[in-house]
Amino acid sequence: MKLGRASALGVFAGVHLAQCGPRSPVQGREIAQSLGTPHDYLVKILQQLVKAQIFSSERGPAGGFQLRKDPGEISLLEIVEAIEGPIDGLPVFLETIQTSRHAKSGFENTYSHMNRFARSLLGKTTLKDLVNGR
Amino acid sequence: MKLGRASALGVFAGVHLAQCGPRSPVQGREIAQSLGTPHDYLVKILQQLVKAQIFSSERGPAGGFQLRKDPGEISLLEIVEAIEGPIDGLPVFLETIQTSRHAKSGFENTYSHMNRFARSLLGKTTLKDLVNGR
DNA sequence: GGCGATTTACTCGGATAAGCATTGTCCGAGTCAGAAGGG
DNA sequence: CCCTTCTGACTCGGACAATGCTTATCCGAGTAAATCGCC
Repeated sequence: MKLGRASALGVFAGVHLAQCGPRSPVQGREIAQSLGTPHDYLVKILQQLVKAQIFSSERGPAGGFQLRKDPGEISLLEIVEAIEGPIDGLPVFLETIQTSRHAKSGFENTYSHMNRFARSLLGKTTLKDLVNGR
Repeated sequence: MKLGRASALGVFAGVHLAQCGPRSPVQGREIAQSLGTPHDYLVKILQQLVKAQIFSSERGPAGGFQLRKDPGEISLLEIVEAIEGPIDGLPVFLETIQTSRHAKSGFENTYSHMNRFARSLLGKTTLKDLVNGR
């Protein structure tokens, strides 16, 4: 039941961009400094979000990162799934455990209930919600 | 958003014991064989559940493991928390990330909502539920 | 037959290795803006 | 004044090291039942 540090960094980087508004691009260095996290690592995360079409980036001096959409249109789910991969799958190791059909399907039921709830909750929360503490 | 393999093994071991009914103790070897998992590793998990007062164990020949309570009284939550530790805590790394108070508390809110739901769901599901596929 | 010593089969507990995902670092290449320099 | 070249600052992308958690293995110690042997 946990979310990785990288996901949190992605989310808060998004918050930072949202707070900067639709001004000119924000440099990776500035974001890293603001979050208090190593530059090279953060940039790797930002790049994943660029590839996922959530952020955009510009090169050269005066380059940097920007939100592609309105902060109210970007859900935490998009960000988290762009970084950790899809959330909804059943764990792989289940296939390697032998047990009664009943027990296994019951377990899978409970498991996917949890995931569905998490997905829907993350999908409902946007960057805008976080900026105006909710 | 995931549960470890060890937790699943603990749960299915409990299911196995429940299926055996309140007969004499079941050997670790038998459970491991039934689940198709390495003996030494499984026993380590079983021991954690013994320490958590969920299973009981007897030594010597004809020894083995048993449920301490009725299968209907043992929730998945007990088992999972005995193995992975408490579920409800916020992730530690949050303290190492600098961001606005609003954003952080919003994130924590969403996070603990997910955990509360997972806890309540796991708390409602018992070994008995899994034995009679539900 | 009875009683104690020995064997046996199991759990307990700690130590430790192997695997794997996450986190973090490094460097070369691409790119663009602005500065420098030459005509 | 204009065009070209150079330089610097930044992102991109891949490769790779370090760290930490999960999974798995190993072994000695404790324990209790069953067996064996001796009286």
